[in-house]
Amino acid sequence: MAETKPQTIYDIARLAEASPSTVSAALNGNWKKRRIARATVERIQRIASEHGYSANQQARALRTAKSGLVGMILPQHDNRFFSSVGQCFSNEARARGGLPAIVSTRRERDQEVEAVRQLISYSVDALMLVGTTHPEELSAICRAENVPHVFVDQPCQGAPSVVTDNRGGARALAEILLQAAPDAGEADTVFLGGNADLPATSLRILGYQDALRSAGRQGRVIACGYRRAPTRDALTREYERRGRLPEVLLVNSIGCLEGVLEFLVTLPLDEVDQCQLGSFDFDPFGRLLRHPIPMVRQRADELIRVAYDHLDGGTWSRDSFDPIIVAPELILPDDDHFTRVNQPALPVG
Amino acid sequence: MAETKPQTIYDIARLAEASPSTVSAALNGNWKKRRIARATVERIQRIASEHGYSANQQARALRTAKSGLVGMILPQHDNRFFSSVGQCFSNEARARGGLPAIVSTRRERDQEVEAVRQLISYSVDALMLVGTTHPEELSAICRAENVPHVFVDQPCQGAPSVVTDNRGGARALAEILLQAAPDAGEADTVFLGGNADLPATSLRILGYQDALRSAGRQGRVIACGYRRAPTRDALTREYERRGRLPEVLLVNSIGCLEGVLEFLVTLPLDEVDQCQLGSFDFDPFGRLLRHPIPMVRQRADELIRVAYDHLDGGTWSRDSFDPIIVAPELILPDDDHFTRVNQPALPVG
DNA sequence: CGATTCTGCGCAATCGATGGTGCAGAATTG
DNA sequence: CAATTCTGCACCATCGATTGCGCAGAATCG
Repeated sequence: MAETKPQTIYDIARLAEASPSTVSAALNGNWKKRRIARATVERIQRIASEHGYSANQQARALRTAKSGLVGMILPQHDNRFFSSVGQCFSNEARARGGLPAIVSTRRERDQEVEAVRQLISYSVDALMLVGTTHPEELSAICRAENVPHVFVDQPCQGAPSVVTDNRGGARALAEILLQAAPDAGEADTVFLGGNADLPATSLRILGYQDALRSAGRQGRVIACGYRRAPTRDALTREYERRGRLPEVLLVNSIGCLEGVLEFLVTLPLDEVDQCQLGSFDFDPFGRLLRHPIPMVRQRADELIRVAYDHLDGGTWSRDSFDPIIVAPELILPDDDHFTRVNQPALPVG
Repeated sequence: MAETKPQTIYDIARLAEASPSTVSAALNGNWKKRRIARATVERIQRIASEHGYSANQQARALRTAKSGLVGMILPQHDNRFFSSVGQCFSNEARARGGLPAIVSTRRERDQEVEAVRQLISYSVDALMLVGTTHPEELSAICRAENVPHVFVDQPCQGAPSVVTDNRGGARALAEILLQAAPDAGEADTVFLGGNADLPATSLRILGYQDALRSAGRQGRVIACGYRRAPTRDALTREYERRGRLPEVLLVNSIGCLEGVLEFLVTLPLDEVDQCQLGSFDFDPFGRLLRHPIPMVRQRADELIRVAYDHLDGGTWSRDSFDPIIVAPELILPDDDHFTRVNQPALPVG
């Protein structure tokens, strides 16, 4: 027990009076092919477990070119959606005996490239690339090194991708809001937040427009980025210019929602009450507002599950690389599983 | 460019007309000791970078017993505090050229033990253990394998730990709330949430009591666990029993705060207005409530920075293992910037 | 000019696990 | 009983990078 230091296959071999190759075969399951006697196998396994032996993964990886490491590139950990993605990835990776290595790269190209290179230098068995800004470049690196990979949340030309149904989700959310404000005109119907150059936002805008069109109505788009403060300021300017809030306000992304609420709390309650608010992205606090708001929640679990199946199903080397689409959840205030008493009073507003 | 497949030190050696050992020396900086001519070094480096060579980390790790991997055990990714810890860890690890491997273990003993073993089998250079439930057991494993490690957010006997000043933070928060409700009696002064058996909660309770004592007042504690629904129910029962809300309510942890708000939104506004609410743990939505509430934010960045310094400063093998205490921030509703709690570090235990 | 000291670099062993190959001895067959 | 087939296992090369050691040839010294 004191000399637990040198725990190699050779130590076990000596203790079990067998050769290293026999020990190796006994411990990794292919002793059948190598015709090792069952008694020998059991003796070796017993000794190995008594001594808490576990194989040096570096050596194994060097020999077999399979490391057991699975890499993920993520914009950031500290974000509700991405942290949830990280959680699901960690679960899946470990369920399959792998070791997750998650690297956050802040949506910066250089960091993304460096992280991919670093992960590859560790011989990762596969790579999952979430919300990256330069998918094609990263995919080229992976392809050159022959590393299986899949993109999540952001599609990539010529590589497998799994993304949320941004368009469908936005459309469903917009329909809810439009129904609640049947008389809102174009000027009073607003999609707020996000970056229209990125696929996610542009698809959500399309979904919003789908809903408008099928209701025979019109609306506006203010794509002011993903950050809190600029969104707050954009809404403030809008309010000051028109003297009132929009009647329909579809907020794109959780950071933007915070910005919107920051402004709304400065207004009289009855003005806020006139505004049909919805959010594409989920935060539990959304249910705690004066009027709980409808939210679209991306299904991190499904995204990762599908992406992973894709990797070890080998589907990743198909002919066509059309993105796989995962439907998000629409979370409505009234299918809340907690029954609310009386008319809601409000922490917010 | 097409044949980027076999990128080993031998390939580079052939291209540079040198031997593998020379290439190795040239690329990892110790060519000075090995008396390699500067011209040779430059030729090798040029060729290596032209071909995008980077060393196989498994092979290097096998030889040197240093992997560059740094492991972290975390209860979960999808939590504001822990995801922030993960983010800081990832930043620090990569700044030092390491590869972060973060494993979430759901506060379950078996998962914690297995994860530590798994990480060790990858020859991690160091291990950071955050919010674990069985620190002593994990520390014993690390010690047996001679792996440097440090605990964060949860102290461990006989191992280095870095923790938030829970007592000081809770005291500062309680003082704010008590001042705002100078006449609240014992029955109307409540600390709600958490698990009194765990060090974090019990220290926060002590801090709350410190504040009470120095104000010559009394209060109660309801430690109903860390989860949302039980907290909501506990507050509901309290309200029904006494016919009103407490005048001072210090909520312990972010999940509990959600539970509290879930109940508060069912009450008339004026009742809610009577209650001085504060939260130990930060959520940006806390600033967006009808009355923005004071919150204590643990400084994930500091915790990790100190823990990391500890690891590579070698401080981790000192004589005494008193936890290192990091002061949290007190975030007040009326501040735009954050106030630092400046309490003397109190002994943990 | 022979002896010593540098310079510059290559040889080969090593880290630990794996798997192709082959060799004894036992069991079976003709 | 000799020939063949099976069993059970050990030997050894290998993965790629590192490093102790040592060997040529050039430079310097006496």
